[in-house]
Amino acid sequence: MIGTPASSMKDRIAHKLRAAIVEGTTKPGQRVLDERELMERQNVARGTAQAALAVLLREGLIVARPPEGYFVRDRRPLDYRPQLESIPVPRPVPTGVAAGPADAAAAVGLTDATAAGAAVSTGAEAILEPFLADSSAGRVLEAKLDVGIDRPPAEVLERLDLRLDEPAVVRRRMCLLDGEPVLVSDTYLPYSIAQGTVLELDDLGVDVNEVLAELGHAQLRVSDEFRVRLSTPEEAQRLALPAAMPVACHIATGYTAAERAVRVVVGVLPGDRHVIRFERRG
Amino acid sequence: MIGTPASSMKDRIAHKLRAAIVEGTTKPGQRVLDERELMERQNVARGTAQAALAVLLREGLIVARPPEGYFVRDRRPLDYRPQLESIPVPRPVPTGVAAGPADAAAAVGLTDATAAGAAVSTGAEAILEPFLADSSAGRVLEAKLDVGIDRPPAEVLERLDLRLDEPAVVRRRMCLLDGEPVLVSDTYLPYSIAQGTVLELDDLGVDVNEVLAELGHAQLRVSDEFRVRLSTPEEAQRLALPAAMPVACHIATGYTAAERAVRVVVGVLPGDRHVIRFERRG
DNA sequence: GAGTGGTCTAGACCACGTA
DNA sequence: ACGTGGTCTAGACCACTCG
Repeated sequence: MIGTPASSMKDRIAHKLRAAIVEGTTKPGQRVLDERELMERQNVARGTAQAALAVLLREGLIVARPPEGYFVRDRRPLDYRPQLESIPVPRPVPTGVAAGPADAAAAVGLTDATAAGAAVSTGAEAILEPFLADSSAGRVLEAKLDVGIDRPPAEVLERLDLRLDEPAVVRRRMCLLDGEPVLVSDTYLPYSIAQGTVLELDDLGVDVNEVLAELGHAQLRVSDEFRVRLSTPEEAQRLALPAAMPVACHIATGYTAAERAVRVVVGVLPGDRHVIRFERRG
Repeated sequence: MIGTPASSMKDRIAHKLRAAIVEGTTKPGQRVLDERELMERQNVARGTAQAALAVLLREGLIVARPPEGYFVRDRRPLDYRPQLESIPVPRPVPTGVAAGPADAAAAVGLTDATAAGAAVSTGAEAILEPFLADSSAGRVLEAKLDVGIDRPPAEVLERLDLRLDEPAVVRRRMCLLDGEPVLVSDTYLPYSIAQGTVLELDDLGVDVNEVLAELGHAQLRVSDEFRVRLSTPEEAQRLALPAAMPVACHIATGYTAAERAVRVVVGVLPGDRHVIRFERRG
């Protein structure tokens, strides 16, 4: 009509909708105009209205919930702090009575307010590693664990320095916040180390690093890598993402004093649900 | 035709194209089938073919270069290692003759092979902070700097604990690899500190942390935050991204011994061009 | 059955860079 | 001039879920 004054129609519609969301005019949980309504109100074809909504979908601002419509998403982020993971140094195993709840909460970095407000099911131990700290109270964190023996993916094989056919014990963990998946993280341990130990137990309470240290494989050094990319379809499904969304892929590799890699953790974090934090000193 | 055996037509086409790229059948720089060719070969409408290509565009696997076609992208990642930044501790300023090239290369974490192979223009100092280390040789790194006084965005204001109307000295830096932007990072310094100092100089050689230390604002602690999201249209343009792509937004805040925030760096990293690395010890 | 998002089609016009 | 991607239209059918 008027040419293209600023950008495409799709983008202008997306912009309007986005503005209403980020400014709080339409609040989390509220329904936004659906494709056919937008089509009429903005005088565009349905495909155009849908393209605009698809932008917000990918940005994680809305979810599609047919046949009810599109709804504004609650996207308060969680803190993800790998440094809070405890890496027992190779000294005699501490015999203190309880490395229990108090220590655990501290290590996870729960603030007082949060520790008080957030209900943590399946045990706080569930989220000990890789250390989710809830940054707003009143939300429910759950964790699930599935342990098995498997052939690790190539990226894990090379980091653990395993042969192609060599298996590993895999501890697959999934964290849910208010019922929605917010993190999957798979811990790979060489079969030669983990075989026959408590590491094979399907128990969220097992502190992998502690056990590794007891087995004589204490980790001195951990290397953290983060890659940022779009979620694969498989990940999108596992994480119940509304679309292919940006994720951070975290690969942590733990090395012993002899520089042997004894543990690889592969975590996938939906981008809009996390803030990754590190602290350093000069 | 056959219903929907696995997924949508668009996704199946995208899958084929993706496979050919990740397996190396079609190599970086090569042209892939264009929309009209795909349309014929796969017996779909042009919109469907385009949707499939749009998937790969968003994944960063291809670029559109009209009127020539779509081309496979070179996406070897760079290392991004915030920890390699030197944070001078508050001790007497070292008077050593040269904190020069050798040290610089070490701090940036260039491997020997890389240091030898990569041509670094505009001076190695240009990439001292926030520490890009080239992970493959033979590529050209450049950096540009633009210094000015501005009102920082809200996220920076709150971290620096500034009033709404309080200005800051902004050092806007942009790094290019082989001519393509790979990083923008803006350093904000309170005007009350930086005003009238060399920090206002439009000089890539200025070591901000060193100068801050000399001015009595040595940083003891730095907090790193990473957020993962889609690029905004402005960022996409500034970074010459082919589409709205996943980016990591890095906010580093430096604190003095008195816990005063004296420096905030906001970096935007295109996701597919970087691996973010941290090292920690037990 | 009605209404939603999800997908696809067939056709059209535009902007833009190369030739 | 031509061919490219970019965008938009108008219409269609589907799967799903709710009442």
